[in-house]
Amino acid sequence: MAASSGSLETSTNSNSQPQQSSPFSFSTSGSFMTTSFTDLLSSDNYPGSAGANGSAAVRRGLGERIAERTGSGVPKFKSLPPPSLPLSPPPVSPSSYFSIPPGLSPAELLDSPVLLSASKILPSPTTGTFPFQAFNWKSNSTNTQQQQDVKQEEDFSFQTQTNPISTGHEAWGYQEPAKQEGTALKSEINSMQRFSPEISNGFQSDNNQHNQSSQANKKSDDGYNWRKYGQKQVKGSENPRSYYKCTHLNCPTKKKVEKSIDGQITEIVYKGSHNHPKPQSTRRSSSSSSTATLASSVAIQSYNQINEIPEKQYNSNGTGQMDSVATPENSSISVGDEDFDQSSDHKSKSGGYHEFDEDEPAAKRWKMENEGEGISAAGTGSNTVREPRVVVQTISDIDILDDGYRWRKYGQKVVKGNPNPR
DNA sequence: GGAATTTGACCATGA
DNA sequence: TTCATGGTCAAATTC
Repeated sequence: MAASSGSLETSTNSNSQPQQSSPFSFSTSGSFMTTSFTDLLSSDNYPGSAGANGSAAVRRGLGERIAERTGSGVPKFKSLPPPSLPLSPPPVSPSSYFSIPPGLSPAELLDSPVLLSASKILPSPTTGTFPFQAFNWKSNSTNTQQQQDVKQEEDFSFQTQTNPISTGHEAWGYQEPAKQEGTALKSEINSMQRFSPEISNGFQSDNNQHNQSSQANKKSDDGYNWRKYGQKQVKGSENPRSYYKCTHLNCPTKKKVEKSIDGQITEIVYKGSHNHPKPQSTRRSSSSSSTATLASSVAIQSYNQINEIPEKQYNSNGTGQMDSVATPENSSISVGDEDFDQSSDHKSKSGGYHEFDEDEPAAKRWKMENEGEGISAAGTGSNTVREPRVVVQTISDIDILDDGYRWRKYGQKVVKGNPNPR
């Protein structure tokens, strides 16, 4: 639950470098919003409780509620978001990400010992970097605000006291990037999204190369070669969506990329796994060096945990720890080509790249992916700055992803309508 | 001239 | 059954 995972960044952000402010800045500076996530949770208007209330008022957009609270106008994307844009509260609602079982209050979840503490940010085991460091969370906040931010972040973050390998403070703490510039953009990242410096690099690279020749764009900085096979304007987004296939022979990997008009990537969704090593690239290193300046933030969403992709299944190695899984995303995330080797290992462990149900129509799968993406920055900002989102659809059952983090399973449940346990 | 991209049409799926 | 939507195909276009 993105919204629950962190405080909304409410910075009014008159900053001339909105992108630098990063979607990952959880600062609450500015008048936009000073409401903590806890407040949201406790709010009667909180969509999570809307199910019971179900009133139209309750279903107002988050931006509206925020504006109501703060008295400040909520910037809207281009002022007039299309009616069809996902501005409605449900997508924004943290509840869209999390389903809190009856009898379990959000507060309990927040107090859960398995929740990862945002304060326990550790470098990526694979990259040795702090995934968020480039995002300069508090760069736009005052010290006091920073304190508050941290506090809020802790409030929302899952904390773990048993697993020293903290992971995802960002994941859980991350709040919709667009909150800052708020728009109806789909740049929001859900709670489980992960940030990868390398993917970020890829984004930046893509962005930087946006205006370059198509040839130059052939290989994105995720290390693979992609061929665009389609583009379409999707409903609810003014950004065209491009469809890419990995150019490697027989490689089933695809990705969807949404770019804003100005060429900024607002969303990337990967599908499938590469069945080949990452091509040699001489640009990656250079792109990596620019990570710190990356304006666009990227998040990796593990659908098997978030969006409940049917094909997603968890394979436990019996130790309670999930085997690493090789996915194209993972490969993209990790540093160096050795990640392909990891992928190979994963293949052997998980039984192959294509464990996901190939019988399921791809369209359906992708659609399901998007179902969890409903969060819009609706009314959370006025800027057109969009933080690219990378959605990694892992296809293995493994819970430890090669996104550089380790995931600890803390529950499993059979969800109605979904044959696979969540 | 070959390869990549664009873009309209077609198809599948779900409401 | 119809319609809306998203994904893919493939001819046309561009590089």
